[in-house]
Amino acid sequence: MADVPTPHQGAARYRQVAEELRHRILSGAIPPGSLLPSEATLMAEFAVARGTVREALSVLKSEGLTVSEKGRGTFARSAPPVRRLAADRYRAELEQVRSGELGTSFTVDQRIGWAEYHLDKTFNEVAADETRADLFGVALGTMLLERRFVFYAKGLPQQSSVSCLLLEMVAGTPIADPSNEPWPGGNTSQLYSLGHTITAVREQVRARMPNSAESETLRVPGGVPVVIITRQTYVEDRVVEVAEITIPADRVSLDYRIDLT
Amino acid sequence: MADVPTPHQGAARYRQVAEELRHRILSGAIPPGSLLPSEATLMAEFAVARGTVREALSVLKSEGLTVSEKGRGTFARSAPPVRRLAADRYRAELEQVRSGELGTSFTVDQRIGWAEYHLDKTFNEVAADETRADLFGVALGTMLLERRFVFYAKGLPQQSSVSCLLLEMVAGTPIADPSNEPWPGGNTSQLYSLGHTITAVREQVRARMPNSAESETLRVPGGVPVVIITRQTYVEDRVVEVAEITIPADRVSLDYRIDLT
DNA sequence: CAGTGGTCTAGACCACGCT
DNA sequence: GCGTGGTCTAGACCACTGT
Repeated sequence: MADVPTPHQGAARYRQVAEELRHRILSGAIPPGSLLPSEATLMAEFAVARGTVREALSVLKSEGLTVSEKGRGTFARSAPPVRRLAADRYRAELEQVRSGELGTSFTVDQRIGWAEYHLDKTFNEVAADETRADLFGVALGTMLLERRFVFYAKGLPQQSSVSCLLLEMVAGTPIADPSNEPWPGGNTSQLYSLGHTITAVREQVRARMPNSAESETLRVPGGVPVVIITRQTYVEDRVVEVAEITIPADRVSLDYRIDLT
Repeated sequence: MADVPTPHQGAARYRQVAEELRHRILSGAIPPGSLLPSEATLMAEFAVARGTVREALSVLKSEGLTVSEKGRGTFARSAPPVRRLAADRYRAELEQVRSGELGTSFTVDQRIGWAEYHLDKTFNEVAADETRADLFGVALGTMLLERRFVFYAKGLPQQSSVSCLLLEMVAGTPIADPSNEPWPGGNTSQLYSLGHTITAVREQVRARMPNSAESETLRVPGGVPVVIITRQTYVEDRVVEVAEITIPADRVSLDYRIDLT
């Protein structure tokens, strides 16, 4: 190009545009349900071609932050009724990590209308009991790093989880340091930083009524069950993480797609 | 454009290209792990601009069918997803159906331990309400064959389900005849008999307390929630069946495996 | 009708992987 | 060095939604 080529210093231009628009949505500058600037407007504002604008918008769309309607415009997505833990999110997370973009699935999910969130965390070193040894496929008593989280959005607890990692794998790394939580990119990113690219995830799903401790920490209303997800994270054939995730059933809908091809 | 604009007769060109490539991958013409034709090659083959080719490839990428590597090429995803139990069930059914070992053998359900079972069934023709029209991706009011089942094992109700098929697809076929239930091989087999091989299944999972009708028909003990699975059965990109399955949570554990390769 | 997003073309330069 | 995908530009026509 004659002018303003600068295509590849730092992040790609369309990523920068996406980042800026993402910030406007998350900060509330573009409220849920409202119209984004038109593509023509964005072309002028960022001084880029339409293709670049559309590439940026397609990023936001794939993150579920926007929806577009032909002839009308592109809108910031209004708050979803419930959180959707799409199984595909692991795939998306992985691609994000690889491409250097951040944001955990949780934060992405919560972005719309749940801008502020924090978490409680407790780290411990424990020996594997029978259940965990079985899930990991290791010997009884193998040392694990047990991390307990409670995720809050807008002050309301959304889910609690107990995540275990093999201690020998993470001891002495930043992952074992609670002060690094929340870690942008989540588990996927943490494991990636150790050189492990996750290859599969297995989730077993159950539901039951919460016990008193759960209904207290998660503030589960009466008559609402909890969904329990037992998750195993695989690198090749090795289980590198086992987590038990507890979510009030009125705050979640799980989404799985099974390809038979 | 001067020549071959024809941008909008039927599906968009990039969708057609995506469809063709998808077919090659799913049919095995492009085996898992192998290289797709380069973008330049595809441009020539389909006589489209590079942007169109890339749009098509981005569709496949978002479906998890391909991965691309800068400087190397675009590859068909190496390992197709494998599932267990609830999910593996569909795969097993499909293999059974394909191998033609139907009349002789037990159904997959029986294999899992539903040895002796019977079912209550009610068939109706109904118009699609908003929810169902949305799940099917068809117009409001489209006629559906609604089939209600209650499955019993050893006299105890295990699950109830409401399964809908497109009426125009099944009207006048043996599938529309309740007296043919239970149909060995289940839905997979039924659709196969119409020439449709299912390619994917999507399940959305929720949990809540049962209502009084549910706790009666399913004999759900007090304090036990039900798991609700909303299932969409796909043949290519078309939804051919929508089912809502209700299972007492104390009688089920769902198992999903997500491959990220 | 004007404005919007959806689709498409025909070029271009870049960073990367391989040979 | 050459081929690959990644990014970007500057146009174009279309279908749809609004006034």
